[in-house]
Amino acid sequence: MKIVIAEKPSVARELAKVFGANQKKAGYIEGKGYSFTWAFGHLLQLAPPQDYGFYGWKQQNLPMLPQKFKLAIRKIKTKDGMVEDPAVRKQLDVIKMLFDECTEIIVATDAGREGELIFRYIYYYLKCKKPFKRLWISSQTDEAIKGGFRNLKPGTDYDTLFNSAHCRSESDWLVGMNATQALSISAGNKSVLSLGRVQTPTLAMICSRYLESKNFVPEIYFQVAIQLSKEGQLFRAISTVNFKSKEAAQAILDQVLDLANGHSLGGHIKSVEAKAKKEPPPLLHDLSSLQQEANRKKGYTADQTLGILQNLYESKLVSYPRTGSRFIGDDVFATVPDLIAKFTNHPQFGKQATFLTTQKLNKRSVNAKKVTDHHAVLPTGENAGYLSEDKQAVYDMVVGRMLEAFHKECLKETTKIIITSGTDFVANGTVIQSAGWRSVFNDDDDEKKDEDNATLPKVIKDENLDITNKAILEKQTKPKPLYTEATLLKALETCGKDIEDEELRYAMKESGLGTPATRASIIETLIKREYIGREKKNLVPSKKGLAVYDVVKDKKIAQAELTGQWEKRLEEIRSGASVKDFKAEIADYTKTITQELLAAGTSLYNVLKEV
DNA sequence: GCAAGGTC
Repeated sequence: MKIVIAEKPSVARELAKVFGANQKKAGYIEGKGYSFTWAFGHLLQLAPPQDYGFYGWKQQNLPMLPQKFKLAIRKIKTKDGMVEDPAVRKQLDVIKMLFDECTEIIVATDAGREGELIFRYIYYYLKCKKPFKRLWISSQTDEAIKGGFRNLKPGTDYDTLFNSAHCRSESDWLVGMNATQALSISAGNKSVLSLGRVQTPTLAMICSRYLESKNFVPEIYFQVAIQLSKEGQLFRAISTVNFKSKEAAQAILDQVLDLANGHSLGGHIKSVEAKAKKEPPPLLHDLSSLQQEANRKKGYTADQTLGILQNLYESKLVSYPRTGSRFIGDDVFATVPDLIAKFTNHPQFGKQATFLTTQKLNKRSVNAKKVTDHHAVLPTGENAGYLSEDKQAVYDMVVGRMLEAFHKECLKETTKIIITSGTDFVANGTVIQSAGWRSVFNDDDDEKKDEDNATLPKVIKDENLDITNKAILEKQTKPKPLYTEATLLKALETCGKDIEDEELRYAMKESGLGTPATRASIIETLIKREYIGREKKNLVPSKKGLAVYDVVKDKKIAQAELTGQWEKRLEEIRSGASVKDFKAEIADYTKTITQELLAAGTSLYNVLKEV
């Protein structure tokens, strides 16, 4: 008997199906000489400080540097405090029973660092000695699964991957647990002041943006606007330069040759420039982009969207939600035409789905190399039936995006007209010539272009037009907006760096803060600690959050770059570098940050009393 | 009472 262990039940079921195994038992599926079982993500975690004798939160315990880390069954919160999760305990018993009676283990956890760690923690916790092989596939189609089983890798091929995962896990514990206790203790031990490699840089981003905005001094400036008429069709143009004073703007306004002051044909067309623009469809959704859209359009929090999607996934309506990929492989793409055909009767999208069934599909979102553990979020095509309002909304975002992604480019024509009347004025216009993918939701660029004319009349160079109106516009410079959950999620992907280019952003994914599966919970943690709060859609730091930020802002633990530095070292470990050096550096850093925080937190003491 | 990571 061989046992196959997957990261989650859905994958185990899929594998069993391909093998034709169908005897359902408690916690596994049996058949054809195999047993298919599963974890539920991490069943085991690094044991808490008290398991090493560090009782209470005391300065003399710090820094806590366990000689050898222990593993403990994942805990859940109950009214009696933290207790072992009974479902986890039960599943571990099943896995132990299967490990004991099997001849070989096939590791089918997700093909990545954490997937490896999930299995190894179970294997070592159960003190298992059975041989194991690794299934390494990045797509769940029958073909990919069969191919993967024909091509199982020796388990030891992934020892270095485990090493890097293990280092990540222990390092986060060392830095996070010690820094948290150190700051909490030195600030008077009144409340939990948590710190960590991911949450603290995230807090820093929110605080620094808030302070930047609060301290922003707006500058007033003036523009001159004119309205022109071409055979009765009116359009607006704005001065090409801004003016610091109202007087300067007034002087320019006075020079405008408008009708009211007896000038006809006072606007001279200096140039007309028309450009065709192609806008490719957006990529398919990954979890983060979906959370951003749901926050923007419906105001859902990242956590709510994740919950809704998980629900849709469990109802088998959408594919795996915690994905970081916005692409699908060619094998999945082959199933897309049938999938689209399932939505031809959809009340909102039916027309576009029907149209697409007759078209060659856009392949922008098809790239097997960019599919990591999981592909982009797609509907499964199962009949949805009645859904609650929020589920329907998120489901429609998934379906709608699928139709957009495989749709035609949107073709636009942008026009720029320069008009002279005393000074130069510019009028911009954009006309959609072929909506393409934009016809799915029928909404144009949300916020953009309040100064754009939707359409401009046809004018030619050196033509003269009447100026029917003129005015001075008073404007102010604006600070960068506060973070919303949508903009924060986007910023976390690139460590707070503003990168608009979609392809470039993608290349930076590896060095982002947190992972798709954890970002919602990072935001929730900061809220639970009362570091930040929600004000409408904005994430706003509290006094407490700002006080913590003030203590840590110049330290490494508050820098997003820390994750980048770790990732570089972890990748070296994965390709065979020694773990000893990295562990020593982490231990050193743990000692340093603990000392620093034990000294620094006293400044928080008084602030927290006021809070 | 703590991290970050996974998932029901």
